Amino acid sequence: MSSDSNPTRVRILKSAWALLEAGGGGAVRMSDIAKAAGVSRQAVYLHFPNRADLLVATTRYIDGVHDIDGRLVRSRIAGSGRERLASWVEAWGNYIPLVYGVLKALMAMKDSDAEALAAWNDRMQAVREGCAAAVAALQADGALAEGFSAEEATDVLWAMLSVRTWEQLCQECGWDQARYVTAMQHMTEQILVSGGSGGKGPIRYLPEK
Amino acid sequence: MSSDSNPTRVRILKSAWALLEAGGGGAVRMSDIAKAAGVSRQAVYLHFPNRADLLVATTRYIDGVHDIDGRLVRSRIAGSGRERLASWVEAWGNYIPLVYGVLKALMAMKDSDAEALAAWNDRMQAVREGCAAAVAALQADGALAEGFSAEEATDVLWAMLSVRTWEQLCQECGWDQARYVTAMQHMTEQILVSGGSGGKGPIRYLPEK
DNA sequence: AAGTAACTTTACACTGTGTAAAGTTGACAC
DNA sequence: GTGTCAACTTTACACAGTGTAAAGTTACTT
Repeated sequence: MSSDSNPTRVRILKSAWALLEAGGGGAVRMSDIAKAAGVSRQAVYLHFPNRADLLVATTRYIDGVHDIDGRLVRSRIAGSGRERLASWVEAWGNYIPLVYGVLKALMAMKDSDAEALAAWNDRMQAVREGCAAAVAALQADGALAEGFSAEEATDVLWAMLSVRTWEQLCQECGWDQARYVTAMQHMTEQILVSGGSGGKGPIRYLPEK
Repeated sequence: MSSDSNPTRVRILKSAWALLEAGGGGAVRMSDIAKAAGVSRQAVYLHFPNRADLLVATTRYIDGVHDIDGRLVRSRIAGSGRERLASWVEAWGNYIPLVYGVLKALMAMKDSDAEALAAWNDRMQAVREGCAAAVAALQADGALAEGFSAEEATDVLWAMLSVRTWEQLCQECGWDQARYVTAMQHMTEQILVSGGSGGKGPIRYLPEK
């Protein structure tokens, strides 16, 4: 698309990404991004109608750079339901830190801006679908824990894999990213797979190195 | 204290509570609260130096009305570690919806306002202590699941019981409050208690009625 | 009658988003 | 060279909400 080859537009996106990832979060203003891109504040509005749109465009830009689609598709190849759950947790869990800065800004905006809310919901709905697919794979194997309906299990997985939970463990509690992923694999298995981790299968739960 | 007997102050607090609980969240302005209390906007600033302080005072007011201290203390009486975990999950989990409106406003404020952040951290640190106490009780029984240090277990419990997780399940996914509490009791037990729920003990996990 | 506390009214500073419009610059067309 | 067009800059302003400042009102106290 022409949008990806427009140099000024790309410079703005890269600046937004850099500032947001540097920890600014909701404190990054349009003027900061403009300054970082070496462009006037008004020029930013020439390319993006508003802040919410710029944030969304930034996540899409980052997605492209990291080949997110590829990652997620690969996470769906796994054979058994358990393997698929583990690979989904890993794929999404490792994606979060890549876009956390932008998502944080979007989260902060979403309860005062309708556009930001819509963008956020759209994104999170996609994540929910990944969770639902993992749960469906478990169910197809007859491995879904008793006590939860498929929908409840999806809700639980979605909540456990939420950006907020990642934020709390990795940002506030200082967890290491690798520890987060293995712990999440372990916990989601304990909760969602029938029989829990009683019989240890081929999937390794504890830190590998 | 005179602060609790000052009628205007109390009217402001009650108005703030009502508006916030009605779902306003971050969208409730100082002028809305003033209007609801039948007082000028400036009068609010006569009683509370800023919005963050008003929000904090509102949670304290609600705490007092609901005898929160009593509830939490009672949750620590339970005998075994497992019972104590379940009663802590219940006590805190059932407290969240009572103050959710105010907490939501505080959460929205905390990444742009240092005072709100400090107030939030203070509150959440208290919750963390409750989590740490429950984990310590499990550990004293030798019932803490292997694979987690006491600190990690505290982090996990704290994250699972976060306001955000409650929000996602009960607000976004439409879970019933009672279901939330029983599911959380079940999940925290599965993850934190050694042996999981393999041997079903005296604690009921599934909905009671 | 003076004083004082609690409140109102009016007004303004500040921050950040988004809109509006006129001016600059460089490339390309003919 | 002249024209024109797009991309960008500059300047200015509307708007929302928080918080500050100060003068005015009211009613109760002594």
